[in-house]
Amino acid sequence: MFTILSTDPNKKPRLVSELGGLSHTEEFKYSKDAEIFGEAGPADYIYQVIEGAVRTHKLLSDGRRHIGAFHLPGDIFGLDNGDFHRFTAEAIVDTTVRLVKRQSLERATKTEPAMVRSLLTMTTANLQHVENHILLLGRNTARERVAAFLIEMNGRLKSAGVIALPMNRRDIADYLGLAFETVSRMFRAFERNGYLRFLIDPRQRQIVILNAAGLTKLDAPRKRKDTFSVD
Amino acid sequence: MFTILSTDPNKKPRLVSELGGLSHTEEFKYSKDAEIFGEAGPADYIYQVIEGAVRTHKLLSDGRRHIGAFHLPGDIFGLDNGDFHRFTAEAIVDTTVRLVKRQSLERATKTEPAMVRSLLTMTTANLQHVENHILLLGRNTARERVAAFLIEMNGRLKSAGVIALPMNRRDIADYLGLAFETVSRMFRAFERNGYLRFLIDPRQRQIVILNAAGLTKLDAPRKRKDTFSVD
DNA sequence: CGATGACTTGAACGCCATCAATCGCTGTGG
DNA sequence: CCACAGCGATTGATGGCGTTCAAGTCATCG
Repeated sequence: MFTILSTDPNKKPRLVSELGGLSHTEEFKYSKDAEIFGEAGPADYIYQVIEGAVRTHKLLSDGRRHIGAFHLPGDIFGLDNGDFHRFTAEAIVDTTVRLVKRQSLERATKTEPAMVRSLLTMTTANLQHVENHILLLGRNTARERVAAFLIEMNGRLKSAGVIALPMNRRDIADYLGLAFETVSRMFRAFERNGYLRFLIDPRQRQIVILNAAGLTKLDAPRKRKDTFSVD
Repeated sequence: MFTILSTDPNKKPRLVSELGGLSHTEEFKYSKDAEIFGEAGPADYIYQVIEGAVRTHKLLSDGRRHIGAFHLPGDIFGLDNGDFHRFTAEAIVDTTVRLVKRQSLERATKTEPAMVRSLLTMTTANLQHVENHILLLGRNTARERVAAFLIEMNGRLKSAGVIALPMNRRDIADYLGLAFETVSRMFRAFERNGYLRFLIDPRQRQIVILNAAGLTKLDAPRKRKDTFSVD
């Protein structure tokens, strides 16, 4: 289904296992909202989230922001196959990352040609995520986008039946190309229509999906108004 | 600038030169609107446009269509790094392509490790095109999108100062995530405002850009209404 | 020469952005 | 300990932009 935005995590090479055997790996901690690397900065390292969450974004000339991806524990980011990063990366919450010098990767490709293939596999996975995302941004309504987001997150960070979102409404909005008020409205509409409920949480970031099948159907394009009402 | 959608053609490996030395290359002709390969079909070949133009698209479940890219002479397409194509490819006009068996590429990577790197380079180029396109679809107005499209095409297929578009308004609309009527309206608005003019052509596909700098500025996000009027 | 396809243009509606107000919680300082 | 500022989220009101529906033109083709 085109709306499943997350890439199968089992297909992602783990930094240690598949790229592993590398000497120069270190861990580092970033506090909430700290910048990990900047757009157009030198791409000296690639990263893997150990704990926490990371957003990668681009700023447009008028101040609008596009978030390209959210990176959760296990995810690899900062792989640009060039000398410069194409996104800025920031910690959404206090976050621990593992990092590997790109130079040592480059060196490793000399002795281990399979390494290049791993890079190709990861880049292809990125490409597929972006290709799926483009369908969302190009053609879908606000409701479809938010439904797709919830389905993605339900797959990626559901734990004990609960989605604990690390990011705020604005981050979600900038990921989906919407106003943050619209994201808020859609969340509440889903709640009123019985698709989800919020746990006790002042910031409304703990979500239980009650009707995943219904959300998946909403995500798919609609012809009629269905039985869904925003009011 | 993020709005330049085209990848620098000089950075693309040419199928013959960089991937070359391969025995199993053939040429093939497709007539207008013929399918070259189908989404989810086996990815047995990769392709290079010799003459003509190709569009790659995905169909959504309700019949809406997303065009991911237009491929012009010299461009390589159908490179999916997997066993199946992720797009459908069709000839926009009568088109000649060169094709290479993927199997022979795979074989070549064994004797020539640099080949994998070429594939990685091409995949990264695709990724960058999609990343740029996503900014357009996620955040920009119809005017910005059409301006960006014209700038892209001005860079890719201007010849003797004239852009001869191979695709119709609907193709452009499905590439930009707009209704085809909106594309038509924007084209005419640009004409009325002196940004371009049409050559004598019943289908209005021969365009001369009169004010590329102005279009580039329009493409960039706007705060005010500027001096541009749709009426 | 009627039919078809590509494009343009008009009119009306509806979705979502924008602006604005409010609420609840957190944390900080007096 | 309490007052208050500040942030995140919600909710309402309004308007604009782009879609949708519709009609009409022109060229091409069977």
